[in-house]
Order: sequence, then C-alpha cells, then structure tokens
Amino acid sequence: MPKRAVKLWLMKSEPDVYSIDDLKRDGSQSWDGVRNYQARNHMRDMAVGDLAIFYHSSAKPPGAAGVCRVCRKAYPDHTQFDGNSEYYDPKASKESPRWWMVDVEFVEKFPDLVSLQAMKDDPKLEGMRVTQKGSRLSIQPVEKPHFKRVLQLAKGKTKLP
DNA sequence: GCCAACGTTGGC
DNA sequence: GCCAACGTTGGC
Repeated sequence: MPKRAVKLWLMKSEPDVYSIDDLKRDGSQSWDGVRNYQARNHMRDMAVGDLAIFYHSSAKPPGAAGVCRVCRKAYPDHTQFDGNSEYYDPKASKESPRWWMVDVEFVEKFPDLVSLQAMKDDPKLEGMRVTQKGSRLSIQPVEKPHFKRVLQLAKGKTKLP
C-alpha cells in the first residue's frame, strides 16, 4: 500500500485565545471547540503528519503566523459532553459523538507574519480560500503551491514533502 | 461597533 | 424539503 500523501491545511485561531506562541510553549495542543460541520469533516480527513498553516484570525493584523503538524488523528471532542463547557452540545452522546478534534504540534513560527492583506495582494495566492471575501471556514484545505508561496513570503523554513 | 456572508434551526 | 428568522464569524 502506498503511503497517503501529506495533505495541507489552514487552521484559524484567535491569538487572544490561543496563538502560535502558545503552541510553541505547549509543544502540542488538542484543537477542541470546532462546531462547524465542514470544518469538522476536514479534521476527520486529516492524518498524522499533515501540515497546517496556523492562521491568526480577529487579530491586528490577521494573517499566517506559522506552521503546525497533525500529531493525533481525529477523536471525539470531550467538551461536547461537558455541561459546564461553552462547547457543550446536548445532542451529542458518547455513543455517537457529533464533534471531533485532532492534536497538533508546533513546527515553526514565521519570522514574518504574512498578513491577510499581503496574501490578498499576491497574485500567486489568487484562489486561495482564506483570501476570498467572507471566507469563514475555520479549517480549510490548502493547495501545495499556495502553501509553498506562503512559506516563501513568510521566510519560513518548513520543507514540504 | 458594523455588517456581509453564510450556516443552522424550526415552523409549515 | 422549503425558507424565513436567527446566530456566528471575522474583516474592516
């Protein structure tokens, strides 16, 4: 069986809540609290070793802040069962969980943040989902040329397989 | 704080 | 299954 190719993603986090610096400090982190079906489905498509752009949303400025790697494949998000959690979902049960999460580990923080504006201005990133108006999806697949270009703009040192 | 985009919910 | 109302995201 040939190994599945590494897939590339973009994952949004509000840095006031959890930033690339937090991930650098922690080493790895579970990506809980996703409550959107499309984003959830993308997480379930992830495999260990997949790489993701760590994107700072609702930031000044918003943009690509670094890279992380999936280090545990999708498993049930425990916050859906926790009545005290803001992510509690009364319709979810342990027998049939509704929400899933992955764990990610720190890969690098970019020397230069690539702002959303810079991404929008770059012709090579035309068509990249995050640059499109009203793109709310918090977990998006990214095409390899786009990922490479963001690394280039960021002076990132991550090597794509 | 505004509001466009768009996902979810619930009545029918 | 439709769609109006409502809620959320997230840039500006």
